[in-house]
Amino acid sequence: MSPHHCVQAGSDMAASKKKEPGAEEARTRILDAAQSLFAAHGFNATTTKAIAETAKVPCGLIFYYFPTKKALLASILSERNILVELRAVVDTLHVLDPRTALMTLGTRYIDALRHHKELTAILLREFRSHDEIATQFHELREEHVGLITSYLQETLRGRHDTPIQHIQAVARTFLYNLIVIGIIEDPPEPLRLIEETVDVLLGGLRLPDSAHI
Amino acid sequence: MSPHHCVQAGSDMAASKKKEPGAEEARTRILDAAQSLFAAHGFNATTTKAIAETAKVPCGLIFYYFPTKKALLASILSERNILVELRAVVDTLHVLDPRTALMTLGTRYIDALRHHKELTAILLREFRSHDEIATQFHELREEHVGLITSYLQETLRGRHDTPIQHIQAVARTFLYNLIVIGIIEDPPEPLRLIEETVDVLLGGLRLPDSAHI
DNA sequence: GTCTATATGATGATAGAC
DNA sequence: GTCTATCATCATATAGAC
Repeated sequence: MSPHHCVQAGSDMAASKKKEPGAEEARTRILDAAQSLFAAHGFNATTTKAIAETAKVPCGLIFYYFPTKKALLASILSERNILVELRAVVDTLHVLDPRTALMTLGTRYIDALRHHKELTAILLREFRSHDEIATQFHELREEHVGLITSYLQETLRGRHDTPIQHIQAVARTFLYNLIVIGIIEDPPEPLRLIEETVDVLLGGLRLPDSAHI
Repeated sequence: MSPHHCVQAGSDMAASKKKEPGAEEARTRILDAAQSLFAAHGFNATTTKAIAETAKVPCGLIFYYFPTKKALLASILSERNILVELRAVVDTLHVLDPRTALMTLGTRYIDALRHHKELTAILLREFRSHDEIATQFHELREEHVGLITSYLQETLRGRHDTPIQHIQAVARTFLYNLIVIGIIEDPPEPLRLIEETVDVLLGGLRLPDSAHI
């Protein structure tokens, strides 16, 4: 019985026809709804009608604010950029001892990833079909391996003789782990996961020398 | 000018109307085409018409072999299972010294992931919308962390005193890194990446004791 | 089993009233 | 800026000839 033309689940409460459905602007609600639905079901599986219903706006309004559905996706990715927050994670960090440094980095990264959970889901889902997204991903990886490496170097300055290539490998191993931990829907105890990972990165398997080749 | 009804880009070469377009069975070509297109553009963005054209079959034939488009996806996932090959990676492995063991594990995992590149792409793309896929992913993670942990324990038997929880953390760190390395489109030198990761897992940051807290 | 033409419904986008 | 009704197109799926 649901009509196949555009309708709105608007409240029947009063005669007030216009405005007011939520405190936020209509445009913001559209972006929120689209972000949530794109993350959950993917870009193509999400209809503009569903976005309109979730945002509690008439479906015509979407195309007043955004020329096309694809432009709506582009606006989400550009206006709600996770890269900015991820960069801030490293930039605002003081120089600490290695363990505290890695723990702080790890928890902040995971926090940022989980704070932008929907964005991450969209990036992961669409990076094979949208070249711009694939490029973003690649740059993010390169950049943050570099950032973590530089930071670890500062942290270790003058206290060790580990070659930079190895430090970079530690940074990469760390970042890749954080990515997977961040991707997993419900890591039961992210803090414990990060702690154990940091232990591995600091000490490795802790073999006696005889066990090495 | 392209007709909007179902057509086939079939060869005009002869009067032979039926059969023969390729050596393989039509059903197999449909599965191949769907797998490739689902991986590249996603499930919803791929039309059955596109699948038919790529497979060089009339579009009606798809629904002779598969009741629905979703059933086609399910057939791909069940008939071309990457889990079997991944399990074999660990099962057929001899007990070796830790470094050789991790290197062999790593290269075989990456080989398996790259051999099933399209399947991996599909799993990654759709695991948030299809519950069965999400479950597969979760089980794969749990199972293989367990497999690697057990294997490392055998490898280390009697030669060390590392607690099992730490071994498990090493196994998890290893697997998560392999997953990301496997996901990345074109890792320039996968072997070097694996080598460096193994070095990190075996020795960590190699700090002097004074650098620990 | 293979192929063609078509039904049925949904989808992105628009026109135009308010 | 907000809302409604509608269009043109395209997608999955079917019917039925060969």
